[in-house]
Amino acid sequence: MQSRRPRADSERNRSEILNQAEKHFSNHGVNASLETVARSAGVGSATLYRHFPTRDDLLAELLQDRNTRLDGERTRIKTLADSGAALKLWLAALESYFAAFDGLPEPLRNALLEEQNPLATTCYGFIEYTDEFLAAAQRDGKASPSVRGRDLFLAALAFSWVRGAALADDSSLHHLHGLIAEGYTANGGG
Amino acid sequence: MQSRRPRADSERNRSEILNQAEKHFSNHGVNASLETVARSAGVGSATLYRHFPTRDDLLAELLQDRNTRLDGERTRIKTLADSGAALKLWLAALESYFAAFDGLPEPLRNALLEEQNPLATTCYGFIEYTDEFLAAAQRDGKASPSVRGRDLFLAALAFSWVRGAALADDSSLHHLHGLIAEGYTANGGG
Amino acid sequence: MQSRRPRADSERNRSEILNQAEKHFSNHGVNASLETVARSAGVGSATLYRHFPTRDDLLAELLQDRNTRLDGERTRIKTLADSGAALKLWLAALESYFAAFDGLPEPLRNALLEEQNPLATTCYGFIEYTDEFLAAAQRDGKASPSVRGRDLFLAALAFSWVRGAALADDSSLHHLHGLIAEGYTANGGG
Amino acid sequence: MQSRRPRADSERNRSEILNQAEKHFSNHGVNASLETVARSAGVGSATLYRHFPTRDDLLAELLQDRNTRLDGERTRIKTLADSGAALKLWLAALESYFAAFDGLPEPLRNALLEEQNPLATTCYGFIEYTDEFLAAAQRDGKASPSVRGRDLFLAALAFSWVRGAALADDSSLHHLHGLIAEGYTANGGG
DNA sequence: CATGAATGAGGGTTCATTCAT
DNA sequence: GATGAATGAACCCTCATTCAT
Repeated sequence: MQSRRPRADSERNRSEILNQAEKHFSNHGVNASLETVARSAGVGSATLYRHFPTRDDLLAELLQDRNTRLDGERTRIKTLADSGAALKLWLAALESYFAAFDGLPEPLRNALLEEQNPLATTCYGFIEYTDEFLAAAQRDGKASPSVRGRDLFLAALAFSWVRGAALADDSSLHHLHGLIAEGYTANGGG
Repeated sequence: MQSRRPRADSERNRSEILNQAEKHFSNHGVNASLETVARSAGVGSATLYRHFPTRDDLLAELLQDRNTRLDGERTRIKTLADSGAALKLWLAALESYFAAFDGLPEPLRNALLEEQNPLATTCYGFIEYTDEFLAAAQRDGKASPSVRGRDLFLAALAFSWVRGAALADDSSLHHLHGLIAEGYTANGGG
Repeated sequence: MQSRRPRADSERNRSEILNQAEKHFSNHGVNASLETVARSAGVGSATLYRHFPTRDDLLAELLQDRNTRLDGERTRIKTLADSGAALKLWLAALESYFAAFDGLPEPLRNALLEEQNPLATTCYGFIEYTDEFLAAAQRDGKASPSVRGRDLFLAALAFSWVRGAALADDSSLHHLHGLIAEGYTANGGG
Repeated sequence: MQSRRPRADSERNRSEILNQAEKHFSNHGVNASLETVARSAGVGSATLYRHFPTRDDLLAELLQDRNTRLDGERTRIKTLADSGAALKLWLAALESYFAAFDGLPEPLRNALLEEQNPLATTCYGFIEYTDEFLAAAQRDGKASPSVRGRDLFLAALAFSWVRGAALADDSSLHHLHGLIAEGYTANGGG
């Protein structure tokens, strides 16, 4: 009975925090000041902290919508006949997901180190999906059998991270994608 | 014409700062507290500041020794007859350079964004060297002609960065290296 | 609607900061080290900073009590029949206010340059009051009609400032007071 | 014999320091950074320090030229028949001297506290001169006999100090001058 | 005698996290 | 539960003065 009333307040605060976090993270990257987020949401810092004990909790929540969207995309990609193209599209979708906020690759990478990290399950899910696409491609001879989903996932994450560099302009990214797709020795003799 | 003397005092402090920085950066990564470094070197923070106005200045200095060593290695690798193997070895050397301190890839990546960054020239030098090894390999048909040195450099940097993740154990790194070397589609059909 | 509670913690710290600031400013002038103030109040510098972002904010707060006292005195002086004597007493009261801390005239003078300075309104209030006393004296022919409140205020401030000099012993101050006093009464009766 | 050679260097340094100090003090007031002065003079900070152990020593040297000029003016003023006008002109000359650098009144005031201060003798000289002008005016009934030179000097200094304030615009200064002027002439004829 | 560097203290500021209410 | 403030560490920076050479 008691737990009914405060919900309204709490929910309002929570969603306002999320709104502001989305805005600040978009504008200043994932390391935006949480205190500023709290202030612009009109709540105390401790309130933010109660809702989201760690920055990653907040981040995980912010990514929920994107997770859903990515999942939709995944479903669409799965319908493709060409498993090689599907894998490529999936990896591209992953990278565009990683680009949601400046600096996002960092906490995602770190999440893999901590069992309890709220972002970890998300990452593991992605790896699984990558494995599925990869397996299909391998079945069709579109991917080398020695490659693993986690490798492609990490490569995508790493390339997303490196995009921050000046040199990593679109052309660089394009080349990097080419690298993992075809390797640098591939057509060497051709 | 200026005083040639190395000002023993200054040199002593400078090298003690470097000693301590080396230690702290090794133990706690490149983001170790500079104040702690100064304290353990027995100097005030202002002294550290005078010698190394920014963390990257300090870092650049710390890397000097390693630069020299890497250069030695580069010379040795250059003597190899197999240009493909040479390229591979050079990339491996680069990665082991990037692993000098936890978190080193981050400032190196950022340095590419800032003209004035003391780490930038180092990076550009590495890219040039990579280009040299790559060119040789391409001449010998050991590398695809579409690949550029900067791409391989960035890939190496990115993979060094991702090594921080639990999943990126040696086996993962090994696979990632395989990826850029041969690509995931390379022998897929083979 | 907001939390009415004075947050005992905060109040305690705040008042302890004020206590210590009062002490240190009294002993070492208005430029006493704020860090020392914080330390002797048993709080971190960040806490002091939160309460009083600038030295002038702290100063303004310290002067509040004195403002109140000065206001009481003003009320008493206002009851005097002799408007000339009243003006003289008010100016004396002002000067003794300015002598609260060594170096106080400096920030007060500077405050007049900055709109946002927390000490500015205090000063402007004083000028207004001076105008009131002056107007009365002028009505009674006890002060020259060409004189303005701000002039007397600035003269009082300037003389308080100069008191810091060795030569400005009581006899000097006495003479300086005579200077402006005789000055503004000069044509008063004419 | 030995003391002949180094003079050239020393003198060059000294005069370059003075040049730069003049510039910096003019632009940023008497509290301009001495280190910056030294740097722009192309000498080490210790060299500046050797030539001018304290800021006031440097200041005193910078004021030498102005002292000479002021003395010339004094001589001219002395030729005036009207001793009252002469006193007024002398005080005006003093104030324009005090305005040489932003913040100059402060060290001048402080100099009166310290026997050894290099600015002290200058100040005492000014007081003496003021006394001379004042005595003449008093003899001619143009100034009250109770006023002393030091008082007028301190008043001029104080008003120069207060000019820094926004309120102390030209009109204010004019009024302040009126204050003391009318003040010391008030009973002049009595 | 000149020098560049060291020094030590302070200033202002930011922030993630934890307490007291 | 929500809050505002406290905390403590760190950072970057500046300066006047003194030391080692």
